[in-house]
Amino acid sequence: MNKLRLKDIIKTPEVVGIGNPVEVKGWVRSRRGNNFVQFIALNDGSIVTNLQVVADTAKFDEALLKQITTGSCIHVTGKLVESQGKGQNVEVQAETIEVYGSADPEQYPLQKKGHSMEFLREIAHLRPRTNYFGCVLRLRHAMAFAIHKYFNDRGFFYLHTPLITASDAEGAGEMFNVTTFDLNNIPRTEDGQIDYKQDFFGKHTNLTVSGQLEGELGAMALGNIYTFGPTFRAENSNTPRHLAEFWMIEPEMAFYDIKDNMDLAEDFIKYLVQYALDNNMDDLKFLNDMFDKELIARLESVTKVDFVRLGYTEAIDILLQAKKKFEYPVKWGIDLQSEHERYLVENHFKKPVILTDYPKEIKAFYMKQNDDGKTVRAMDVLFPTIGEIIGGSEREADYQKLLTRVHELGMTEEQYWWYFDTRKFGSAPHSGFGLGFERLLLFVTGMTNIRDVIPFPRTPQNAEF
RNA sequence: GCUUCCUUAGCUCAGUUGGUUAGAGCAUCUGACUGUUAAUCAGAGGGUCCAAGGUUCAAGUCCUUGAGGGAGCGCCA
Repeated sequence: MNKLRLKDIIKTPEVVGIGNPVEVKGWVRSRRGNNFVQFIALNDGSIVTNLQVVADTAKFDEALLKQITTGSCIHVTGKLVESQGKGQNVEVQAETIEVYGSADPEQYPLQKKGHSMEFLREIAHLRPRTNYFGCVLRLRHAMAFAIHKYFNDRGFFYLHTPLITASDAEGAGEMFNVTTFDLNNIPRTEDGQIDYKQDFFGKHTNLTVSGQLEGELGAMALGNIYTFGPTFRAENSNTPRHLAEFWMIEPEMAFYDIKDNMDLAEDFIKYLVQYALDNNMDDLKFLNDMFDKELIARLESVTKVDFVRLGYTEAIDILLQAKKKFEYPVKWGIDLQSEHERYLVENHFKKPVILTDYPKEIKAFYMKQNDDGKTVRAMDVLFPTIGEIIGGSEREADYQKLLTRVHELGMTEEQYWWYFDTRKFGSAPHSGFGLGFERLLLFVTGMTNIRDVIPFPRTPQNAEF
């Protein structure tokens, strides 16, 4: 079965053929006209462009036509014809119209005039029907597909890492507890502690904050793997760049050093942006025209420029020499603040920057230690306005160095015994990174709030829909 | 979590120094118009000014508290 969708009719009308019968179904964006002819703008989500349905008022009951309001869903049979009007090449001359579902215009919240993003967020169940969100959701799909295609074409294997975990992976942030306890009656041990032995898994468990540690286990067997799944952070973060539930892509590669890692990250992002330009130009044009006049130019430029590669120490020097007054003073050893990253990316270099070799104190325990004893082979990819889009590193492959670092941080080998086993048995140099999927989408769509690039955002105090 | 701003018609927003009956566009309803492009034109209906309390002769406007939302910062992807 091959059902035609509006995209097929609009993009390749020859498939149906001018003058031939056609059947279309979709949601009404607007109806206009006069006593003799009515024009219905129809959209089925397959493409941002509407298909114009022309209804001769003599052929239809007035009562039927009045039901065709913004938001209603209709089924039309008719003939595909060349359009007499400007603005579209083809249109459907309606023979029959069936109203699947009406939408009382006094109650239907979406109108054909502009709505604010804030208002649309409050009706997240209906906003997929807007042009804007249709574009975002099609781009979101295209990027998800392109991610799988990119890795599959390069021999990476999609590894499914667990969402429920007992490890406090890398201390990446606050975690959501997972339990089947009756919270009004939590079992306690004799000394008053929560008795997790009685819980579902027999130990304290959380929703994952990263699939990386398990990803490394896969890389130490399959060579190159990637994960792509939801990730959870219980941080009380209230910003346009944070979600409590978001999607992350985490490739992990055996025999990749930090330079290989950077090469992959840069190539990967450029591939994804190019994929959007090649496959979703209709959506990008709409977003470019309606929301962000520089969007397409910005995307094209990213595919062409070489990302700046810079050591942390050199970055500190640049910031120290900057004329700009920073709220947070700069000195070697600090974790870079937003204002510092933005200065480097938006003012100094004016293109994406990959920062490497951070002080070990501000990075995670598993990162490969440099010979200077002070820095680790971390890399952060920084993008204009959205900041850190990728964080990664070459991993510490040496068992003793890893153990020493873990002890310095007051952690124990027992917590991560399975992770340490990869360093005990057939350890190998390897690297990986995490790409925030929604942050990628912020860049690709030109949207400015991360809540507008995921269908149903989860943020502090908000889990509606 | 900290700082700050916003909340007026179904939607987007004006509303002066506190002063008569709170306005506009779109949407809705009525009418006009033979091909529109967020159609256009004429008219009509539509308000607990976020909530509670306070100051005042008088509050959409000032103050306090609360709710919801945005932005900046922190945490990070």
